[in-house]
Amino acid sequence: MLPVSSLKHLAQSLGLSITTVSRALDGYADVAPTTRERVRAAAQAIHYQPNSAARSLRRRKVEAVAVTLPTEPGQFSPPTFLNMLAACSQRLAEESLDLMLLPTAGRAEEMETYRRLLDGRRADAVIVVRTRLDDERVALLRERGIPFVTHGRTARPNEHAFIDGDGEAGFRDAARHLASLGHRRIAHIAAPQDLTFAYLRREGWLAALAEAGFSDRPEYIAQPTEAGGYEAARWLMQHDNPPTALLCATDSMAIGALSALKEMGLKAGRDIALIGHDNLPSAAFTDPPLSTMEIAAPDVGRQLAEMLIARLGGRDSRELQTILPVRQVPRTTHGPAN
Amino acid sequence: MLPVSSLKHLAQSLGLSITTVSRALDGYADVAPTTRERVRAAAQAIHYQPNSAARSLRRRKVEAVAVTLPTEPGQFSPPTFLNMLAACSQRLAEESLDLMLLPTAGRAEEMETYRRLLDGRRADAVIVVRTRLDDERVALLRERGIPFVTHGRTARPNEHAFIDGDGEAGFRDAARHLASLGHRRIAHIAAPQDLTFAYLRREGWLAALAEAGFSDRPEYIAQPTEAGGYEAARWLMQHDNPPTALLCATDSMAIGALSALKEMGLKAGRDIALIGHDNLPSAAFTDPPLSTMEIAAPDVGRQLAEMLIARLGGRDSRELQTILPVRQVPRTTHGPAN
DNA sequence: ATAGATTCCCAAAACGTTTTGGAAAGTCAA
DNA sequence: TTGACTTTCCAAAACGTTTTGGGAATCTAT
Repeated sequence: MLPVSSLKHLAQSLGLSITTVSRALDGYADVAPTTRERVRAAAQAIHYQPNSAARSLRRRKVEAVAVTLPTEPGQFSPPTFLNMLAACSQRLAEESLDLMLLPTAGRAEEMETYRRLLDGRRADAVIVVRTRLDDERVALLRERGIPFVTHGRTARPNEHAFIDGDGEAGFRDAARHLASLGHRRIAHIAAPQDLTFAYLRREGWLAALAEAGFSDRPEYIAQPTEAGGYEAARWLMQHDNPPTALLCATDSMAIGALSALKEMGLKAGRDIALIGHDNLPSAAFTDPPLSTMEIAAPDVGRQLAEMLIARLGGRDSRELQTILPVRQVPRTTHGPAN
Repeated sequence: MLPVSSLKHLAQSLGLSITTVSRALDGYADVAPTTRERVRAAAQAIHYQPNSAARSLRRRKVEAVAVTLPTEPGQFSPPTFLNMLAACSQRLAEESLDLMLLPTAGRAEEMETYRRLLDGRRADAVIVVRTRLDDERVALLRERGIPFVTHGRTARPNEHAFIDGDGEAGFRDAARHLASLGHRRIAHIAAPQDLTFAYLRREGWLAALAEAGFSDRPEYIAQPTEAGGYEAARWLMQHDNPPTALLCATDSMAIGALSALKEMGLKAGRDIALIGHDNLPSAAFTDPPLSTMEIAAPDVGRQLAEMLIARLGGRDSRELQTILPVRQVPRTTHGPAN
């Protein structure tokens, strides 16, 4: 593949120097308006696009942002994640920043990926998803001084830029609501507690229970998947004096729990209350439609991109910390206690 | 950010030339084993990673593969898509190929994105997803001679490398099976017919109906989403003499249809048969669990990557055309006709 | 001892862009 | 006419790597 077009070609065919062509295209003031137009027209004609490698080398930045793709189940149900990524990427593209996706199987491999990424200068900035309370990735990025934004907080949120939903408030509100409906044994189906979102949601649940003075705090920790939710619901319901409400860390878990309840002959919304989090597309179509909650912002991905751009522009990370409110989406899987 | 490490630094600190250091690290035979080791040790010590921009510039390839991310609903339900992408990316990483994600809102924008991508040499190869029967993207890529693999066929599949499930056979088999269960009015809930997968699945359904000699061919075309499936089921069932079976282009549509049927007081599996395609994680947890089908290969993403790598290695595209069998996943939303 | 191989290394060019530090020509004021 | 500014352009360096085309030792065979 020969280079179809380069500044050299353009310069030669226009009888100008490479410098002038380059500066004309970049809109510098020191090239005459008429030549600038001439150059632009010629560039357009041959579909000139600067070679990205050459530009990166000279400019010392690659115009790319990386996000590692956790293959383990996690904070995001894939639909949510992909939508967020799409929105984020779209905003980044407006700044001509590419988004690269780095898959990682395990935690060790993830760190190795980060190191290669940073040492090889393949990205100018990084997005960290599926944050853990104690997150090595965040530590590494801080150490290297690479701009980054996390989706989800860590145990030390004041030390970096982040965007996150207020899962704690969301779960507190939901548990309070259940209590006000007469529920006295409100169980929590939790996700692994090293994941920040899972920890915070459990904290919210705990806070509401403490507030209400309930000492019975049934809970079960499982993988944030349908299967995990299924397993948890089975376990929680098999005790005598089982809970009357199940507050699930994610909708995926709630969907699994729903199917377990059904197998046990329990109808959610009538025999037992069930609430999830995420408002997945399919949540409106379960039977009965799932009560859930969601981040009350339509454009988390875009905001994330915005913060990253600000960070690349040198804004201080402490000005870039967003906690988005969580809105309850009541449907029919919850009702008063019997 | 100063360059932490470069061949120059290494060379100076080792008292060698840049050339020798470079060749030592690349394992050339013309550097003495002892110096090679010395260099390797030093490189390891400072975490040397070649600057990717410089390397790309010189080598005239960027070690990156691009995939555009369709934001409209399409061939993939997001979970499937993300998993495929993760597997693909993982295999690509083994060849140190990065995967870039380019979001695109509409079709026009998609073509613009492709052009910028190709003119700016930002990727060595491209993955095309959500193929249409007549796909401009494929035409452009062919014209430019860029290696690419499509996920899904086009109207002229012999002209490019692709991987695809045999949706036609899958839907033929499913419709046959329904016919053998006594169903006589088997409706199809289709996705827009410019999408290849949607076209082929409908063809399979049609073939089985023709085979069985059914002249009644109720169908409705909708968006491949839960809402689309809901709308389609409502429309199809409101006629007198409604179908006794619904064959849905995707599981998302089937889930929407399931909820519509429920609202109409129909129980899938008893009053009406319902079959989807994709075997989404949540399909096993619907009520009743959804009968569906899936591509009978655990690693489509990996195979896709493999084909792309072969294509980058110069393999002919005609040797790289894979149609994967589709396996029926019967659950409980279908049964004999009443 | 000497021609020819072999081994190990290196200087310099090249990739295509951006940026630095002017140079040439034109304009203006005196 | 001259000096100071402006305007418009450009040569050359730089970014960090890979690759070309040898060069200097050392070894081998006569």
